[in-house]
Amino acid sequence: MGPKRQPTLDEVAARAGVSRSAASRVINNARHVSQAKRDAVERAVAELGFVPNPTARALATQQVGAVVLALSHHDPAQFTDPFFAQIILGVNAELEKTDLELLLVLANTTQGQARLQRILKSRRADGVMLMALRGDDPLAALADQHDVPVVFGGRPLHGEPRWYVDADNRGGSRLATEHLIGLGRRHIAVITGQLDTDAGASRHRGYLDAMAVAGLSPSRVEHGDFTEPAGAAAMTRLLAAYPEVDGVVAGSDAMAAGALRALKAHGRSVPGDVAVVGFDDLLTALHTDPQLTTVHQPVHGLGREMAKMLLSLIAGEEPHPLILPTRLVRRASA
Amino acid sequence: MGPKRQPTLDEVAARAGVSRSAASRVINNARHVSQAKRDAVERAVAELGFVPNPTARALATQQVGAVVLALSHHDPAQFTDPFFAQIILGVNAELEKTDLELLLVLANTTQGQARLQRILKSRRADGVMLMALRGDDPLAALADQHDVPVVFGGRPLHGEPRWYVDADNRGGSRLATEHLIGLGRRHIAVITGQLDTDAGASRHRGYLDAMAVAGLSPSRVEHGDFTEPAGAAAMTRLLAAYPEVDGVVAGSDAMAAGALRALKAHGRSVPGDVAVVGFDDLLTALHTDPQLTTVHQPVHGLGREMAKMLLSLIAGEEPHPLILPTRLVRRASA
DNA sequence: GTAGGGCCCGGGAGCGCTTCCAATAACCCT
DNA sequence: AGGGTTATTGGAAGCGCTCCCGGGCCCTAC
Repeated sequence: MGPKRQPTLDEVAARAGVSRSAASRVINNARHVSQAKRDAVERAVAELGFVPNPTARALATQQVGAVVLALSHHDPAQFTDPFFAQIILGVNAELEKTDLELLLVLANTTQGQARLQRILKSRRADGVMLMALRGDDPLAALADQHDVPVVFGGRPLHGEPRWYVDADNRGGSRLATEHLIGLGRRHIAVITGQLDTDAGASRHRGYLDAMAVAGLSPSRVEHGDFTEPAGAAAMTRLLAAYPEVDGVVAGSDAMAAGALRALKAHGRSVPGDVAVVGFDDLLTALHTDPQLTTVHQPVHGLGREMAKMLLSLIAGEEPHPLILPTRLVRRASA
Repeated sequence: MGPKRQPTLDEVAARAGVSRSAASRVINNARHVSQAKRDAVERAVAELGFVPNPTARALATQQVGAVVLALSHHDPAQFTDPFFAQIILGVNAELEKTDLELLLVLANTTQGQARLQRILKSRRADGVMLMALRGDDPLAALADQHDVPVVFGGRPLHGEPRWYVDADNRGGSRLATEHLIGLGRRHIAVITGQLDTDAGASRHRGYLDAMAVAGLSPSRVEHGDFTEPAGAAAMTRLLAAYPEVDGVVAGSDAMAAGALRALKAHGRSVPGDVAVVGFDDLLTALHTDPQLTTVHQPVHGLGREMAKMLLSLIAGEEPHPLILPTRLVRRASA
């Protein structure tokens, strides 16, 4: 540990021979300061190594200078998904342009949710980004209860929040399914994520859309939870219950990877016997064998747009909800 | 958005018919308050839904109520590694017991580093956990420059910080290598992480230790950067330069997974032709084919211990550096 | 020549909380 | 009963910053 106390604005003012108000003005480069004083203050700041105390500033301005990113995942294993890392990266990228700090809240436990509530009530942050709600999430009501802007990442299952950023899950999943159909597959099954999740439900719906349009019966559905093991388990069940399956659309890359693993274990070739397509297009989609054909969603962009939207809300603007496009990325698995 | 201003302590005091000092005392459940007043205040708090303003409190007590976790990774892809997620999870688990908030700082860019500096200078946090330094990291000197406790996760390459938590990288890697030797392998190569990283260098050294003890020549070394693609590339180079290779110790699970992929692409069987062992024992080690024999390091525990150490520093104690044990987990790849 | 109007400037009142302190009140012991 | 503790209590002084305001000053326009 090093030096002692940081200098205060008063000390800067004293050294520069001006009033504290004047010093404050040059710090915030406001008007009504002569060039002479401005220089004097700036010199003093440099000499003293002054950095304004954010706490004091926050108290005076009623602006904290921090926003929270709250992640509400189901369980630790899920948090481990690179998806969240990408979101964080995206949010951070946007925040780096400002001087807002990022408060991370893992709101999956009751503990965490209480913490988030407390943060909002006590105005410990200027805004909140809320990601990945479970369907029944009590957090969903949060936006209305406090005088703090809240941006949702993905939509809660019920009710449409005032501000959110989402990916076109339904459209993307439809694209994926249509691709399999175009490949001549006729026994196409789906492995869903949690259906009490908007992403899970919407992707499932996209699959149904495409099947209906093609006049195919939505052959078979197995449920997972977006994770690799769940994908493998679902695929195994699928193989047993519906051996003629020749196409699988999975609700996430991780589940698709699991499906690939199960298929290999059962001696089915991909895409020869069964074509599979994932959803997300995370880096891991490149590391499977064969490489995954998947629906790309701009995860990093999702994070960025959430941050942007929150920033504009904080600035007092009135942004519109945003749905980011998804697109099919053709690789080897389908 | 909902209700207006939060009530202040003065309003609580007024409603309870006591002085602000008294109210403050019961909020912080300090002594010297009669039971009667205590009850009155508590009732008022409940009725008004009062939550103390952390900013004001911070200003008065000179304690921010937040700590930062700074991650200094090389590039975005690296941050995506579940390793970091586990660290965050561990840190969070420990922090949940307190009412400290978690500030996340991605300190890989110059931007991020400057931000971290600013946070320290302006005392925007009560402590810092600093993770994953590159060897030359300017952040390493941070601990001495500010009057804020700093705990390192992993050691910087040069100099030993006063407080750190690390895993027994060298010992673990030695274990891994010895395992291959015990299996009868004699042409054992190593795929290292960045050597300008303590983890990278130490794991390399552990390999050299074991080889030396066994009287084997450290046949071949290829360098990677801890990521999957780097592992695949290194393995490919290895195969070309050293075709008789029959064992590989990789500096991370991700690189081991990459190696597996490359081996398969070149038609080598695992562990038949080549046995490979990873390092980390993240969930992904279970999802490779074959499942990865690897060195387990308690990543979640690493996060927890960092947080614990920081907490105890903040409490004014004098904790000791900590090196967490690693152990070999035998699975299918070796 | 003087009434405005702009620009500078410093004083001072907060922001919402903690905490020191001096003043009272309650209690103990011999 | 009296001296000495020990508990309460509210007043008031900050913590370090922002920002409103009123007072000077100088310049322009009539």
